[in-house]
Amino acid sequence: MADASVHDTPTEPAPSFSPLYQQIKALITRELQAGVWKPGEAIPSELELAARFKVSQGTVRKAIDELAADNLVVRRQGKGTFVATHAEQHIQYRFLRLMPDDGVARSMERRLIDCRRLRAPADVARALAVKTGDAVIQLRRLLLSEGRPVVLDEIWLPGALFKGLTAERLADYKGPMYGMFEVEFGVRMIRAEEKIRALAADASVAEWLNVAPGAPLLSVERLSFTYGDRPVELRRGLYQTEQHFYRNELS
Amino acid sequence: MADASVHDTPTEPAPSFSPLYQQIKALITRELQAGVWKPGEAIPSELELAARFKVSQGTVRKAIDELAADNLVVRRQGKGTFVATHAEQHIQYRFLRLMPDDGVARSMERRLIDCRRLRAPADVARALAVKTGDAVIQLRRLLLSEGRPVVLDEIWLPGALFKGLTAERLADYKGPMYGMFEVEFGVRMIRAEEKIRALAADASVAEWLNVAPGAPLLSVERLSFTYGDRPVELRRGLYQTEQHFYRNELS
DNA sequence: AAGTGGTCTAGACCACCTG
DNA sequence: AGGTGGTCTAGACCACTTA
Repeated sequence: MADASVHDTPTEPAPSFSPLYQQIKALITRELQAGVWKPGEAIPSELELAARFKVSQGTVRKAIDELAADNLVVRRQGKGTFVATHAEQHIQYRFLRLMPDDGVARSMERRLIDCRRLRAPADVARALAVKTGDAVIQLRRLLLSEGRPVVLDEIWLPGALFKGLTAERLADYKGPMYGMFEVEFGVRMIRAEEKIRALAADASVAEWLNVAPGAPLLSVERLSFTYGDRPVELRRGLYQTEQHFYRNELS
Repeated sequence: MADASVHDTPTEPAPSFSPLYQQIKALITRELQAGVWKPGEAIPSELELAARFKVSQGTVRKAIDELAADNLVVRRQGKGTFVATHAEQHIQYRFLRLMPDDGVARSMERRLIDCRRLRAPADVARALAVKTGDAVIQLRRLLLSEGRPVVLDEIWLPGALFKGLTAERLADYKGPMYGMFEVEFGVRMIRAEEKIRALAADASVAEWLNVAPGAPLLSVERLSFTYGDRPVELRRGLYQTEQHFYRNELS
Protein backbone atom coordinates (compact mmCIF):
# COMPACT_ATOMS: atom_id res chain seq x y z
CA MET A 1 0.00 0.00 0.00
CA ALA A 2 1.29 3.41 -0.90
CA ASP A 3 -1.06 5.45 1.23
CA ALA A 4 -1.51 5.05 4.95
CA SER A 5 -4.72 7.06 4.91
CA VAL A 6 -6.54 4.04 3.55
CA HIS A 7 -7.24 3.36 7.20
CA ASP A 8 -9.10 6.60 7.46
CA THR A 9 -11.73 5.64 4.95
CA PRO A 10 -15.43 5.96 5.86
CA THR A 11 -15.56 2.23 6.57
CA GLU A 12 -13.79 3.03 9.81
CA PRO A 13 -15.76 5.57 11.87
CA ALA A 14 -12.92 7.90 12.89
CA PRO A 15 -10.06 5.82 14.14
CA SER A 16 -8.21 8.82 15.55
CA PHE A 17 -5.29 10.43 13.84
CA SER A 18 -2.57 8.67 15.74
CA PRO A 19 0.31 7.20 13.75
CA LEU A 20 -0.43 3.96 11.96
CA TYR A 21 1.99 1.96 14.09
CA GLN A 22 0.20 3.17 17.23
CA GLN A 23 -3.09 1.95 15.83
CA ILE A 24 -1.49 -1.39 15.00
CA LYS A 25 -0.08 -1.53 18.51
CA ALA A 26 -3.53 -0.88 19.95
CA LEU A 27 -5.03 -3.61 17.78
CA ILE A 28 -2.43 -6.15 18.86
CA THR A 29 -2.82 -5.11 22.49
CA ARG A 30 -6.56 -5.70 22.23
CA GLU A 31 -5.96 -9.21 20.94
CA LEU A 32 -3.46 -9.86 23.69
CA GLN A 33 -5.99 -8.69 26.23
CA ALA A 34 -8.70 -10.84 24.67
CA GLY A 35 -6.44 -13.86 25.08
CA VAL A 36 -6.25 -14.65 21.37
CA TRP A 37 -2.74 -15.92 22.06
CA LYS A 38 -1.95 -17.45 25.46
CA PRO A 39 1.01 -16.35 27.59
CA GLY A 40 4.18 -18.00 26.34
CA GLU A 41 2.75 -18.64 22.87
CA ALA A 42 4.07 -17.07 19.69
CA ILE A 43 2.11 -14.31 18.02
CA PRO A 44 1.99 -14.23 14.21
CA SER A 45 5.16 -13.22 12.41
CA GLU A 46 5.77 -9.63 11.43
CA LEU A 47 5.16 -10.41 7.77
CA GLU A 48 1.89 -12.14 8.53
CA LEU A 49 0.68 -9.26 10.68
CA ALA A 50 1.77 -6.81 8.01
CA ALA A 51 -0.31 -8.70 5.45
CA ARG A 52 -3.28 -8.92 7.79
CA PHE A 53 -3.27 -5.21 8.60
CA LYS A 54 -2.23 -4.23 5.08
CA VAL A 55 0.77 -2.19 6.17
CA SER A 56 4.48 -2.69 5.60
CA GLN A 57 6.61 -4.89 7.81
CA GLY A 58 8.44 -1.85 9.17
CA THR A 59 5.25 -0.43 10.59
CA VAL A 60 4.32 -3.67 12.34
CA ARG A 61 7.89 -3.84 13.53
CA LYS A 62 7.69 -0.47 15.23
CA ALA A 63 4.43 -1.45 16.91
CA ILE A 64 5.96 -4.66 18.24
CA ASP A 65 9.08 -2.78 19.32
CA GLU A 66 6.93 -0.76 21.67
CA LEU A 67 5.05 -3.78 22.92
CA ALA A 68 8.39 -5.37 23.70
CA ALA A 69 9.54 -2.20 25.49
CA ASP A 70 6.34 -2.39 27.55
CA ASN A 71 7.15 -6.00 28.43
CA LEU A 72 3.92 -7.24 26.91
CA VAL A 73 5.80 -9.36 24.43
CA VAL A 74 9.26 -10.90 24.08
CA ARG A 75 11.20 -11.14 20.83
CA ARG A 76 13.48 -14.07 20.10
CA GLN A 77 15.58 -13.83 17.00
CA GLY A 78 15.02 -16.65 14.57
CA LYS A 79 12.09 -18.03 16.56
CA GLY A 80 9.37 -15.45 16.76
CA THR A 81 7.64 -13.03 19.11
CA PHE A 82 6.04 -14.46 22.23
CA VAL A 83 3.43 -13.28 24.68
CA ALA A 84 5.22 -12.33 27.90
CA THR A 85 4.55 -14.58 30.84
CA HIS A 86 5.33 -14.75 34.53
CA ALA A 87 5.21 -18.54 34.39
CA GLU A 88 7.97 -20.74 32.96
CA GLN A 89 10.45 -18.01 33.69
CA HIS A 90 13.40 -18.76 35.84
CA ILE A 91 12.93 -15.45 37.58
CA GLN A 92 10.96 -16.47 40.63
CA TYR A 93 9.91 -13.01 41.74
CA ARG A 94 9.62 -10.64 38.80
CA PHE A 95 8.68 -7.60 40.84
CA LEU A 96 10.59 -8.27 44.07
CA ARG A 97 13.56 -5.94 44.28
CA LEU A 98 15.00 -7.30 47.49
CA MET A 99 18.65 -8.40 47.37
CA PRO A 100 20.91 -9.97 49.98
CA ASP A 101 23.76 -7.71 51.10
CA ASP A 102 26.32 -9.85 49.31
CA GLY A 103 24.45 -9.33 46.04
CA VAL A 104 24.03 -13.03 45.31
CA ALA A 105 20.33 -13.72 44.78
CA ARG A 106 19.16 -16.89 46.43
CA SER A 107 15.82 -18.56 46.07
CA MET A 108 13.39 -17.94 48.90
CA GLU A 109 11.11 -20.29 50.75
CA ARG A 110 7.40 -19.44 50.72
CA ARG A 111 5.17 -20.12 53.70
CA LEU A 112 1.45 -19.41 53.46
CA ILE A 113 -0.05 -18.09 56.67
CA ASP A 114 -3.69 -17.87 55.74
CA CYS A 115 -6.14 -17.25 52.93
CA ARG A 116 -9.46 -15.68 53.75
CA ARG A 117 -12.53 -14.42 51.94
CA LEU A 118 -13.50 -10.99 53.32
CA ARG A 119 -15.52 -7.90 52.58
CA ALA A 120 -13.26 -5.14 51.28
CA PRO A 121 -12.28 -2.47 53.78
CA ALA A 122 -12.60 1.06 52.44
CA ASP A 123 -8.90 1.60 51.69
CA VAL A 124 -8.48 -1.74 49.94
CA ALA A 125 -11.66 -1.18 47.95
CA ARG A 126 -10.45 2.21 46.81
CA ALA A 127 -7.10 0.81 45.65
CA LEU A 128 -8.69 -2.11 43.79
CA ALA A 129 -11.46 0.06 42.32
CA VAL A 130 -14.23 -2.06 43.79
CA LYS A 131 -17.00 -1.06 46.19
CA THR A 132 -16.44 -1.14 49.92
CA GLY A 133 -17.82 -4.42 51.20
CA ASP A 134 -17.33 -6.28 47.93
CA ALA A 135 -15.85 -9.75 48.18
CA VAL A 136 -12.06 -9.79 48.30
CA ILE A 137 -9.48 -12.42 49.08
CA GLN A 138 -6.77 -11.75 51.62
CA LEU A 139 -3.63 -13.85 51.67
CA ARG A 140 -0.85 -13.56 54.14
CA ARG A 141 2.46 -15.24 53.70
CA LEU A 142 6.08 -15.23 54.71
CA LEU A 143 9.19 -15.35 52.56
CA LEU A 144 12.27 -16.85 54.17
CA SER A 145 15.87 -16.67 53.08
CA GLU A 146 18.05 -19.45 54.47
CA GLY A 147 15.45 -20.22 57.09
CA ARG A 148 15.14 -16.66 58.35
CA PRO A 149 11.93 -14.69 57.72
CA VAL A 150 12.53 -11.65 55.53
CA VAL A 151 9.21 -10.59 54.04
CA LEU A 152 5.71 -10.58 55.49
CA ASP A 153 3.18 -10.04 52.71
CA GLU A 154 -0.48 -9.22 52.92
CA ILE A 155 -2.10 -9.66 49.52
CA TRP A 156 -5.56 -8.43 48.55
CA LEU A 157 -7.31 -9.64 45.41
CA PRO A 158 -10.75 -8.83 44.01
CA GLY A 159 -12.95 -11.85 44.66
CA ALA A 160 -14.73 -11.54 41.33
CA LEU A 161 -11.54 -12.29 39.39
CA PHE A 162 -10.13 -15.01 41.61
CA LYS A 163 -13.07 -17.31 42.25
CA GLY A 164 -11.96 -20.62 43.65
CA LEU A 165 -8.59 -19.49 44.96
CA THR A 166 -7.88 -21.54 48.07
CA ALA A 167 -4.98 -22.14 50.40
CA GLU A 168 -4.62 -25.66 49.02
CA ARG A 169 -4.28 -24.58 45.40
CA LEU A 170 -1.76 -21.96 46.45
CA ALA A 171 0.27 -24.40 48.47
CA ASP A 172 0.24 -26.98 45.68
CA TYR A 173 1.35 -24.59 42.98
CA LYS A 174 5.03 -24.54 42.18
CA GLY A 175 6.55 -21.49 40.53
CA PRO A 176 5.73 -17.83 40.80
CA MET A 177 2.36 -16.74 42.15
CA TYR A 178 1.88 -14.40 39.21
CA GLY A 179 2.38 -17.41 36.94
CA MET A 180 -0.49 -19.14 38.72
CA PHE A 181 -2.66 -16.06 38.34
CA GLU A 182 -2.10 -16.23 34.59
CA VAL A 183 -2.65 -19.92 34.15
CA GLU A 184 -5.47 -20.46 36.60
CA PHE A 185 -7.33 -17.17 36.48
CA GLY A 186 -6.30 -15.50 33.27
CA VAL A 187 -5.05 -12.41 35.09
CA ARG A 188 -1.77 -10.97 33.80
CA MET A 189 0.20 -8.43 35.77
CA ILE A 190 1.62 -5.80 33.44
CA ARG A 191 3.06 -3.15 35.69
CA ALA A 192 3.00 -2.00 39.29
CA GLU A 193 3.39 1.09 41.44
CA GLU A 194 5.04 0.96 44.82
CA LYS A 195 4.94 3.30 47.79
CA ILE A 196 7.81 2.74 50.17
CA ARG A 197 8.23 3.98 53.71
CA ALA A 198 9.92 3.03 56.95
CA LEU A 199 7.91 2.01 59.97
CA ALA A 200 8.32 0.29 63.32
CA ALA A 201 7.32 -3.34 63.76
CA ASP A 202 4.31 -3.88 65.98
CA ALA A 203 4.17 -6.86 68.32
CA SER A 204 2.53 -9.35 65.97
CA VAL A 205 4.63 -8.41 62.97
CA ALA A 206 7.76 -8.58 65.10
CA GLU A 207 6.90 -12.14 66.00
CA TRP A 208 6.41 -13.23 62.39
CA LEU A 209 9.63 -11.61 61.25
CA ASN A 210 11.55 -12.61 64.34
CA VAL A 211 12.67 -9.08 65.17
CA ALA A 212 12.28 -6.92 68.26
CA PRO A 213 9.04 -4.95 68.56
CA GLY A 214 9.70 -1.45 67.30
CA ALA A 215 12.44 -2.61 64.92
CA PRO A 216 12.53 -0.53 61.71
CA LEU A 217 11.01 -2.27 58.68
CA LEU A 218 10.59 -1.33 55.06
CA SER A 219 6.92 -1.00 54.18
CA VAL A 220 6.26 -1.64 50.48
CA GLU A 221 2.75 -1.10 49.23
CA ARG A 222 2.44 -2.42 45.71
CA LEU A 223 -0.55 -1.90 43.45
CA SER A 224 -0.38 -4.11 40.35
CA PHE A 225 -2.24 -3.49 37.12
CA THR A 226 -3.41 -5.61 34.25
CA TYR A 227 -4.43 -4.45 30.77
CA GLY A 228 -6.02 -1.06 30.57
CA ASP A 229 -4.41 0.06 33.81
CA ARG A 230 -6.94 -1.91 35.75
CA PRO A 231 -5.76 -2.54 39.34
CA VAL A 232 -5.99 -6.21 40.29
CA GLU A 233 -3.74 -6.72 43.27
CA LEU A 234 -2.84 -4.76 46.36
CA ARG A 235 0.15 -6.09 48.20
CA ARG A 236 1.44 -4.75 51.47
CA GLY A 237 4.86 -6.08 52.29
CA LEU A 238 7.02 -5.59 55.34
CA TYR A 239 10.67 -6.23 54.63
CA GLN A 240 13.29 -6.95 57.22
CA THR A 241 16.33 -5.12 55.86
CA GLU A 242 19.14 -6.16 58.13
CA GLN A 243 20.71 -8.58 55.66
CA HIS A 244 18.84 -7.37 52.57
CA PHE A 245 18.18 -4.16 50.71
CA TYR A 246 15.72 -2.90 48.12
CA ARG A 247 17.55 -2.27 44.87
CA ASN A 248 16.51 0.44 42.45
CA GLU A 249 17.87 1.89 39.23
CA LEU A 250 17.37 5.52 38.25
CA SER A 251 17.92 7.00 34.84
CA MET B 1 26.20 3.38 0.17
CA ALA B 2 24.68 0.04 -0.63
CA ASP B 3 26.82 -2.08 1.63
CA ALA B 4 27.31 -1.56 5.34
CA SER B 5 30.45 -3.66 5.33
CA VAL B 6 32.32 -0.74 3.86
CA HIS B 7 33.05 0.07 7.46
CA ASP B 8 34.91 -3.19 7.84
CA THR B 9 37.55 -2.33 5.27
CA PRO B 10 41.24 -2.65 6.22
CA THR B 11 41.40 1.11 6.77
CA GLU B 12 39.62 0.49 10.04
CA PRO B 13 41.55 -1.92 12.26
CA ALA B 14 38.72 -4.16 13.44
CA PRO B 15 35.81 -2.01 14.48
CA SER B 16 33.93 -4.89 16.02
CA PHE B 17 31.00 -6.55 14.37
CA SER B 18 28.28 -4.74 16.20
CA PRO B 19 25.45 -3.28 14.13
CA LEU B 20 26.21 -0.04 12.33
CA TYR B 21 23.76 1.96 14.39
CA GLN B 22 25.45 0.77 17.58
CA GLN B 23 28.77 1.99 16.26
CA ILE B 24 27.19 5.31 15.37
CA LYS B 25 25.70 5.48 18.83
CA ALA B 26 29.10 4.86 20.37
CA LEU B 27 30.66 7.56 18.21
CA ILE B 28 28.03 10.11 19.21
CA THR B 29 28.33 9.09 22.86
CA ARG B 30 32.06 9.69 22.70
CA GLU B 31 31.50 13.20 21.36
CA LEU B 32 28.92 13.86 24.06
CA GLN B 33 31.38 12.71 26.67
CA ALA B 34 34.13 14.85 25.17
CA GLY B 35 31.86 17.87 25.49
CA VAL B 36 31.76 18.64 21.77
CA TRP B 37 28.24 19.91 22.39
CA LYS B 38 27.36 21.44 25.74
CA PRO B 39 24.34 20.35 27.81
CA GLY B 40 21.20 22.00 26.46
CA GLU B 41 22.72 22.62 23.03
CA ALA B 42 21.47 21.01 19.84
CA ILE B 43 23.49 18.26 18.23
CA PRO B 44 23.72 18.15 14.41
CA SER B 45 20.60 17.13 12.53
CA GLU B 46 20.03 13.53 11.54
CA LEU B 47 20.72 14.27 7.91
CA GLU B 48 23.97 16.01 8.74
CA LEU B 49 25.14 13.16 10.95
CA ALA B 50 24.12 10.68 8.26
CA ALA B 51 26.26 12.55 5.74
CA ARG B 52 29.17 12.79 8.17
CA PHE B 53 29.15 9.09 8.99
CA LYS B 54 28.19 8.08 5.45
CA VAL B 55 25.17 6.05 6.48
CA SER B 56 21.49 6.53 5.83
CA GLN B 57 19.29 8.76 7.95
CA GLY B 58 17.44 5.72 9.28
CA THR B 59 20.58 4.32 10.79
CA VAL B 60 21.46 7.57 12.54
CA ARG B 61 17.86 7.74 13.64
CA LYS B 62 18.01 4.39 15.36
CA ALA B 63 21.23 5.38 17.13
CA ILE B 64 19.66 8.61 18.39
CA ASP B 65 16.51 6.73 19.38
CA GLU B 66 18.60 4.71 21.80
CA LEU B 67 20.45 7.76 23.10
CA ALA B 68 17.07 9.34 23.79
CA ALA B 69 15.89 6.18 25.54
CA ASP B 70 19.03 6.37 27.70
CA ASN B 71 18.20 10.00 28.54
CA LEU B 72 21.47 11.24 27.08
CA VAL B 73 19.64 13.34 24.56
CA VAL B 74 16.18 14.87 24.09
CA ARG B 75 14.33 15.08 20.80
CA ARG B 76 12.07 18.00 19.98
CA GLN B 77 10.06 17.74 16.80
CA GLY B 78 10.70 20.54 14.39
CA LYS B 79 13.55 21.93 16.45
CA GLY B 80 16.27 19.37 16.76
CA THR B 81 17.94 16.98 19.16
CA PHE B 82 19.46 18.42 22.33
CA VAL B 83 22.00 17.27 24.86
CA ALA B 84 20.14 16.33 28.04
CA THR B 85 20.76 18.56 31.01
CA HIS B 86 19.90 18.74 34.68
CA ALA B 87 20.01 22.51 34.55
CA GLU B 88 17.31 24.73 33.05
CA GLN B 89 14.80 21.97 33.71
CA HIS B 90 11.82 22.72 35.84
CA ILE B 91 12.29 19.43 37.57
CA GLN B 92 14.17 20.43 40.69
CA TYR B 93 15.19 16.96 41.82
CA ARG B 94 15.55 14.60 38.89
CA PHE B 95 16.46 11.56 40.95
CA LEU B 96 14.47 12.23 44.13
CA ARG B 97 11.50 9.88 44.28
CA LEU B 98 9.99 11.25 47.47
CA MET B 99 6.35 12.33 47.27
CA PRO B 100 4.02 13.88 49.83
CA ASP B 101 1.15 11.62 50.88
CA ASP B 102 -1.37 13.78 49.04
CA GLY B 103 0.56 13.25 45.81
CA VAL B 104 1.00 16.97 45.10
CA ALA B 105 4.71 17.64 44.65
CA ARG B 106 5.84 20.83 46.32
CA SER B 107 9.20 22.49 46.04
CA MET B 108 11.55 21.87 48.93
CA GLU B 109 13.79 24.21 50.82
CA ARG B 110 17.50 23.39 50.90
CA ARG B 111 19.66 24.05 53.92
CA LEU B 112 23.39 23.35 53.76
CA ILE B 113 24.81 22.02 57.00
CA ASP B 114 28.49 21.82 56.15
CA CYS B 115 30.97 21.20 53.38
CA ARG B 116 34.28 19.65 54.27
CA ARG B 117 37.38 18.40 52.52
CA LEU B 118 38.33 14.99 53.92
CA ARG B 119 40.36 11.89 53.21
CA ALA B 120 38.16 9.13 51.85
CA PRO B 121 37.13 6.44 54.33
CA ALA B 122 37.49 2.91 52.99
CA ASP B 123 33.81 2.38 52.16
CA VAL B 124 33.42 5.72 50.41
CA ALA B 125 36.63 5.17 48.48
CA ARG B 126 35.45 1.77 47.30
CA ALA B 127 32.14 3.17 46.07
CA LEU B 128 33.75 6.10 44.25
CA ALA B 129 36.55 3.95 42.83
CA VAL B 130 39.29 6.06 44.37
CA LYS B 131 42.00 5.07 46.83
CA THR B 132 41.39 5.13 50.56
CA GLY B 133 42.73 8.42 51.87
CA ASP B 134 42.29 10.28 48.58
CA ALA B 135 40.80 13.75 48.82
CA VAL B 136 37.01 13.77 48.86
CA ILE B 137 34.40 16.40 49.60
CA GLN B 138 31.65 15.73 52.08
CA LEU B 139 28.48 17.82 52.05
CA ARG B 140 25.68 17.49 54.47
CA ARG B 141 22.37 19.18 53.95
CA LEU B 142 18.73 19.15 54.90
CA LEU B 143 15.67 19.27 52.68
CA LEU B 144 12.56 20.76 54.23
CA SER B 145 8.98 20.58 53.06
CA GLU B 146 6.77 23.34 54.40
CA GLY B 147 9.29 24.11 57.09
CA ARG B 148 9.60 20.55 58.33
CA PRO B 149 12.83 18.59 57.77
CA VAL B 150 12.26 15.56 55.58
CA VAL B 151 15.62 14.51 54.15
CA LEU B 152 19.09 14.50 55.68
CA ASP B 153 21.68 13.98 52.95
CA GLU B 154 25.35 13.16 53.24
CA ILE B 155 27.02 13.61 49.87
CA TRP B 156 30.50 12.41 48.97
CA LEU B 157 32.32 13.63 45.87
CA PRO B 158 35.78 12.83 44.53
CA GLY B 159 37.98 15.86 45.24
CA ALA B 160 39.81 15.55 41.94
CA LEU B 161 36.67 16.29 39.93
CA PHE B 162 35.20 19.00 42.13
CA LYS B 163 38.11 21.32 42.84
CA GLY B 164 36.97 24.62 44.21
CA LEU B 165 33.58 23.49 45.46
CA THR B 166 32.80 25.51 48.56
CA ALA B 167 29.85 26.08 50.84
CA GLU B 168 29.51 29.62 49.45
CA ARG B 169 29.25 28.54 45.84
CA LEU B 170 26.71 25.92 46.81
CA ALA B 171 24.65 28.34 48.80
CA ASP B 172 24.71 30.93 45.99
CA TYR B 173 23.66 28.54 43.28
CA LYS B 174 19.99 28.50 42.37
CA GLY B 175 18.53 25.46 40.70
CA PRO B 176 19.36 21.78 40.97
CA MET B 177 22.70 20.71 42.39
CA TYR B 178 23.23 18.37 39.45
CA GLY B 179 22.80 21.36 37.18
CA MET B 180 25.61 23.12 39.01
CA PHE B 181 27.80 20.04 38.70
CA GLU B 182 27.32 20.21 34.92
CA VAL B 183 27.87 23.91 34.50
CA GLU B 184 30.63 24.45 37.01
CA PHE B 185 32.51 21.17 36.94
CA GLY B 186 31.54 19.49 33.68
CA VAL B 187 30.28 16.41 35.50
CA ARG B 188 27.02 15.00 34.12
CA MET B 189 25.03 12.43 36.05
CA ILE B 190 23.66 9.79 33.70
CA ARG B 191 22.17 7.13 35.92
CA ALA B 192 22.16 5.98 39.50
CA GLU B 193 21.73 2.88 41.64
CA GLU B 194 20.02 2.99 44.99
CA LYS B 195 20.05 0.64 47.95
CA ILE B 196 17.13 1.19 50.27
CA ARG B 197 16.62 -0.06 53.79
CA ALA B 198 14.85 0.87 56.99
CA LEU B 199 16.81 1.89 60.06
CA ALA B 200 16.31 3.59 63.41
CA ALA B 201 17.31 7.23 63.89
CA ASP B 202 20.27 7.76 66.16
CA ALA B 203 20.37 10.72 68.52
CA SER B 204 22.05 13.23 66.23
CA VAL B 205 20.00 12.30 63.17
CA ALA B 206 16.83 12.46 65.24
CA GLU B 207 17.67 16.01 66.16
CA TRP B 208 18.24 17.11 62.56
CA LEU B 209 15.05 15.51 61.34
CA ASN B 210 13.05 16.49 64.40
CA VAL B 211 11.92 12.95 65.20
CA ALA B 212 12.25 10.80 68.30
CA PRO B 213 15.48 8.83 68.67
CA GLY B 214 14.85 5.32 67.37
CA ALA B 215 12.18 6.48 64.94
CA PRO B 216 12.15 4.43 61.71
CA LEU B 217 13.73 6.16 58.72
CA LEU B 218 14.24 5.24 55.11
CA SER B 219 17.93 4.92 54.31
CA VAL B 220 18.66 5.57 50.64
CA GLU B 221 22.22 5.04 49.46
CA ARG B 222 22.59 6.38 45.94
CA LEU B 223 25.62 5.88 43.73
CA SER B 224 25.52 8.09 40.65
CA PHE B 225 27.44 7.47 37.46
CA THR B 226 28.67 9.62 34.61
CA TYR B 227 29.74 8.46 31.14
CA GLY B 228 31.37 5.07 30.96
CA ASP B 229 29.69 3.94 34.19
CA ARG B 230 32.18 5.92 36.18
CA PRO B 231 30.91 6.53 39.75
CA VAL B 232 31.12 10.20 40.69
CA GLU B 233 28.81 10.70 43.64
CA LEU B 234 27.84 8.74 46.70
CA ARG B 235 24.81 10.04 48.49
CA ARG B 236 23.46 8.69 51.73
CA GLY B 237 20.01 10.01 52.47
CA LEU B 238 17.80 9.51 55.49
CA TYR B 239 14.15 10.15 54.69
CA GLN B 240 11.48 10.87 57.25
CA THR B 241 8.48 9.03 55.80
CA GLU B 242 5.62 10.05 58.00
CA GLN B 243 4.09 12.49 55.52
CA HIS B 244 6.04 11.29 52.47
CA PHE B 245 6.74 8.10 50.60
CA TYR B 246 9.26 6.83 48.06
CA ARG B 247 7.51 6.21 44.78
CA ASN B 248 8.61 3.51 42.36
CA GLU B 249 7.31 2.07 39.11
CA LEU B 250 7.83 -1.57 38.15
CA SER B 251 7.35 -3.03 34.73
C1' DA C 1 9.81 28.64 2.69
C1' DA C 2 13.17 26.00 4.72
C1' DG C 3 14.74 22.97 8.25
C1' DT C 4 13.89 19.64 11.79
C1' DG C 5 12.25 15.32 13.67
C1' DG C 6 8.31 11.64 12.80
C1' DT C 7 6.08 8.19 9.89
C1' DC C 8 5.78 4.86 6.20
C1' DT C 9 7.15 2.09 2.42
C1' DA C 10 9.55 -1.62 -0.37
C1' DG C 11 13.09 -4.28 -0.87
C1' DA C 12 17.64 -6.14 0.23
C1' DC C 13 20.58 -8.82 3.04
C1' DC C 14 22.17 -10.79 7.60
C1' DA C 15 21.98 -13.79 11.89
C1' DC C 16 19.72 -17.19 14.18
C1' DC C 17 16.80 -21.28 14.78
C1' DT C 18 14.42 -25.46 13.32
C1' DG C 19 13.31 -29.42 10.64
C1' DA D 1 16.20 -24.87 3.06
C1' DG D 2 12.99 -22.01 4.80
C1' DG D 3 11.19 -19.14 8.39
C1' DT D 4 11.92 -15.71 11.95
C1' DG D 5 13.52 -11.42 13.79
C1' DG D 6 17.48 -7.76 13.03
C1' DT D 7 19.81 -4.34 10.17
C1' DC D 8 20.24 -1.04 6.43
C1' DT D 9 18.98 1.69 2.60
C1' DA D 10 16.66 5.34 -0.29
C1' DG D 11 13.15 7.99 -0.92
C1' DA D 12 8.56 9.88 0.01
C1' DC D 13 5.54 12.55 2.70
C1' DC D 14 3.77 14.57 7.22
C1' DA D 15 3.89 17.67 11.45
C1' DC D 16 6.02 21.07 13.86
C1' DT D 17 8.98 25.19 14.42
C1' DT D 18 11.16 29.35 13.01
C1' DA D 19 12.02 33.07 10.18
